[in-house]
Amino acid sequence: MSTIDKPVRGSRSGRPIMALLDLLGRRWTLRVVWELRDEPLSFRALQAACEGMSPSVLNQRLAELREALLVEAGESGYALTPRGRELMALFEPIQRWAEAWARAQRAG
Amino acid sequence: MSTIDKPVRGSRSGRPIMALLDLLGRRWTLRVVWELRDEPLSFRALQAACEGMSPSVLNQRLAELREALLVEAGESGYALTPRGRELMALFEPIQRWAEAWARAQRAG
DNA sequence: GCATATTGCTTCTGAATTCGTAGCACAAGC
DNA sequence: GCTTGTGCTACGAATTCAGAAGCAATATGC
Repeated sequence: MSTIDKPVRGSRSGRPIMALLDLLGRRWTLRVVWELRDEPLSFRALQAACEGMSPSVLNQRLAELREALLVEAGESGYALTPRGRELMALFEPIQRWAEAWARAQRAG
Repeated sequence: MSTIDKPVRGSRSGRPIMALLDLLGRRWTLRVVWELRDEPLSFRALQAACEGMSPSVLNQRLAELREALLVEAGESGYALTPRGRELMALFEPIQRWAEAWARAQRAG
């Protein structure tokens, strides 16, 4: 049976952001996309980059991300699609924000 | 026992973005923050906005988000902190991106 | 040919997380 | 008193994830 047999949660609200938040709001999904931001990675390299994420979940996430047209499988492994790269570019400000956020957290 | 008894996954990598991705990469977390973007919401209003999300998980997420200094509880319910509002502001481009993404998905 | 290694991926079992319902304690209104 | 609404908790069931093992396919060396 397919791992993708139901529509993305919230997709029927008609608000694309809901579908996106739901897709990215699954364990490891954001991390997987993040690790692919610079270069394509093989299945096992991706698994190692995610510090031992189990292959079953990785395979499931890759299937979801390919269906979402954010990741594609090519000769050199898995890579972001142009659309996926667009999305990651939008995360750069968030990365910078996270630095300041971490400092505030340590300050308590 | 506390619902928050272990450090955020990936936090020991020293890269704040990992801790953030891990925090937001839990079911409903991004959605909860999103629903609070405009106005404070009461516990039950928030639960309704998330289409019947179970109160146990909502309570857990609120605890995590409060610990992360992104959400605070006040007179008028739960609201984003200034820091949380900063983060949501960074999501506006992502929302616009999601519109185009949804169109591409429907096109197959 | 044959062994070895590496790859993508599957399968399995037990643990962790999440769900959904019910319900508690409290406050306000009547 | 009784009802209504609130934030929140308890608990069993369902889902998801983790971790280890292993399989088929391909490549490499001898």
